[in-house]
Parts: sequence; structure tokens; C-alpha cells
Amino acid sequence: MRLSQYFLPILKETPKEAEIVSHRLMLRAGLIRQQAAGIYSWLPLGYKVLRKIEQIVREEQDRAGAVELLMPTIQSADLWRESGRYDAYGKEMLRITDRHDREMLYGPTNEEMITEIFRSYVRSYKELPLNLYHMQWKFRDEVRPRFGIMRGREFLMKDAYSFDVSKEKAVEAYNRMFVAYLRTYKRMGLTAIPMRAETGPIGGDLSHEFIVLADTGESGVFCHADLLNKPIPGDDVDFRGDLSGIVADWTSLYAATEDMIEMSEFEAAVPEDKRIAARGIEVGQTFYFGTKYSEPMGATVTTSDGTDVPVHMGSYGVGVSRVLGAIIEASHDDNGIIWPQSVAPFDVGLINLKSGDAATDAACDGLYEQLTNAGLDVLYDDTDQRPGGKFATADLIGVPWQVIIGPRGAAAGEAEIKNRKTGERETLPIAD
RNA sequence: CGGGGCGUGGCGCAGUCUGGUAGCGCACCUGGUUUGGGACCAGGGGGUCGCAGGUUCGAAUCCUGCUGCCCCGACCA
Repeated sequence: MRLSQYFLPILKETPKEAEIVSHRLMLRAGLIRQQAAGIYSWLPLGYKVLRKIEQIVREEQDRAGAVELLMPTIQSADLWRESGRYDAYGKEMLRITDRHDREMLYGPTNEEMITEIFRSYVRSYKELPLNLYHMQWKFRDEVRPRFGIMRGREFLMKDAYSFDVSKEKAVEAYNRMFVAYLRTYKRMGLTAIPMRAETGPIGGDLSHEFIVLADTGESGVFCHADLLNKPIPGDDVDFRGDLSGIVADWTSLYAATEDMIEMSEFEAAVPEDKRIAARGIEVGQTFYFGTKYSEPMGATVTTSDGTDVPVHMGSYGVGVSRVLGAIIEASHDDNGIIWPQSVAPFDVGLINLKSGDAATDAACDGLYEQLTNAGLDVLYDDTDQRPGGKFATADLIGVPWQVIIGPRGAAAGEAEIKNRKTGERETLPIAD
């Protein structure tokens, strides 16, 4: 992509509403534009990153055996009356009336709808286990949206729902998602720690929040320091096998959110030099909630002995848009964002230091074509800005590698390669 | 929902107390000189000062109501 043809509205000055670093950088680097409190447009660069995160989540869900579909943003109030949550959910739910005075709502989550889909088609235990997920925009009318995309009202969430014939089978499904989450966050360059969590209005008795430690996080958390360096299950992990050992290993070390903690318990479980009391960003949560929805909504299957039983369910959320903010919180410096390779909007930023100079243009144009043909996604700064501005822009938007060519390099047939993260530079012949 | 703050050109702000031609920096446009870490000179365009009402000869400025946004707290998959 040539920058001269792209839409990258970067800001030199920080809009005053942005308090935390990820919000500031997202506005300055032209990733998002606020449209109302907690509601954002995704500008091209931000949307590109969002799609990369989405794709990683998708690949790991698929690997763990979940199946993607897509449910609508608008739901019918009747469906929510079946579970009893239409009245229980409160003001966070955005309620809408259509032209026929039908009561609708903008979905804050999809347990009811997925249960409705399940009960319409699935009759037999032989069709289980089943895990269905989607990535869809949610709306929760937060009292106080804040921190940019981290606590928006409209946000993109991946939510998966598992259906099993028994609690034992449901825990196996839970474990698959647990392991998938460990892998998902790792691939995005995040260290996310699963912590025992409250189940909240979704209900149930087994739940973990996946937390990225950050001073700007909204939750207080307590955990064992060894969890920060625990190895993540690799590509060879068998999602059709027994994962309980991995989960048991991870949950053997103390980790809990502030709502769940007993200080005496924490102190008993973790030696003093291993205690971490910090703040964290919740980037995902897993729940097992049994028959909370299947029972009132009549989602049953026939078992091998011919009886009908309500299915045991779990739900598993990843805050896709929030993850993007968390990555920036975890990976930036004074000059801007530092994207992990796996989610970077472009692989390479190619900087032409003197656009309009025939030799420099020729060298850059040629290299741009080569890199692009080699399968790299290149943002080519072919504008007539001055070098200082180009360097500042490249650092701000944070692509992992910068390739810099000016008149001197063009004459010598050399390009300077800069690693955004380390700042290391080396000069290489362009032919390579 | 309780408390606090803010709304003046695309962004950041001054001007409001004490009413009297709407300003500054950046950005943008034109011409020129420039180009290895956010250039310089000259010229130029763009704002019914959040909205409505009131006071006044005259309102960005004073009064009333409304609205939007931000921060702290409470709340919260």
C-alpha cells in the first residue's frame, strides 16, 4: 500500500479526552475515531489490526473444535423473557421498539439465542459435544464508558457456547476453551493469566477470567509469580485428548480476582516473594453454567437410555476489540505503538526519504515491488513529507520493521533496516 | 446514579472574572527555496464561539433551561 493512496489520519497532538496510553496512541496513530461516548469508528489501520486479532481467535477456536456461525446484533425481547433475563439484565441492555411496537434489544450477549438455535435442531446426545461461536458486535449501555476501546459500549466479542450431555463432558469442553485461550493470547504477544472469577449474572460455578497485568487495568488481581512464565501448550496439543492435566497444572497456582480473594488464603497459598498483587485487564472469561438456560428454555437431548435431559452449557468470551487496547498497553514506547508481528497492520514500513528524486524513487519503487511479490504486506511512504515526519509516523504506527532508503542508499544500492522494538539498525544491499 | 470539569476553525488552546471589530500554535491551500530525525519565506482559505430562550444600544463573555463529552466514585462477563 502506498501511503499517498492510503487513509492514515495521524495526529501530532493528543486529543484531550484520552487519559490512558492505549487510547492516546489509538487516536494519534489513526486507528479509531470516537463517534459518541464508548462508540468508535475503526479507521483503516485499526480495522486491519482488529481483523488480524479476529483471525487468530478464529484459528484457535477452530483448532479446539468450535464451529463458527453468525447471529444478529438485534434480538427479540420474547427470547429473553424465556430465560428470565429480560427483566433481570437492567439498564445495561439497550432496548428498542420497532415500527410495529415490537420489543427488541441490541444484544449484550447471546446465550438465549444460541440455546434457541440448539433446541431447534439437536435431539440426540450423539450430536454432542457441540461448541458454536461467533464474532459479533455487542452493545452494553455502560453507565460510564471509559479508556477508549477498553470499556466501550459497542464492542466486538467472540463468544462460544458449548453443549454437552453431562457435567463431566461439559468440563472437558471447558478445558478445551481454557487451553485454546492460553494459546490465543500467547499468539498475540500477550501474557494472559487465568484467574478464578465471579460468575456474575451469567451464572454457574466454574469460571476464569483471563487477565493481562497492566497498571491501567480495571480489576485488582492476586496471583503466584510463576504463572507469568509458565509454558503455553504448543501446536501439538491434542484437543481431542485429555486436557485436564494442563488445566490442573495452571489452576494449581493461586490466582484470583479481587472479588474472589481471601487475603489469608492468598498468603497461605503463595510464598511471600512470589506474591503478585496488581491490576489487570480482563481480556476474556470462561464459564460453566450447567442447565441455567437449557432448563427454562427446553434445550434437551435424548440420552442412551432414552430419557430427555437438559444440556450442560458453558460460554467463553474474548473481548476482541479490548484485546487490541491491551496489546498496546503492553507494547509501546514514548514514540508510539510496537506491534507484535502477529497482529501488526503491515509487516514492513518502506520509507522513501526523498520522494521526487529519480534515483531514490527508482530504488524504493523497485524494492516495494520485490517485497510485495515476496508476500509481505508493505506500507510504502512515498509522500513528500520531510524525513523527520516520516520517521515519527513510522514509529507511531509501530510496524515491526522499517526499511529506509534515501539518495545515499539509492546511490550505494543499500537500505537501512530498523527494528521498531529494539531500535537496532543495519545496512543491507538492496539486492538481498 | 452522586461529585467535579469542559464545549471557541480539523487538532491543541487563549479570550469569559471586568459585555464593545473572534485570536494564537499546529494542520490545510498557492508560489518559491528545501529534504538522512516532526524545515523556511511570502501569500491565502476556513469559526452563526454546543443548542434554545432572556437581559442589553450591543453577548463567546451576564442570566435561565437543555444537550454533548471527559475525570473521580458507585456499578459491571
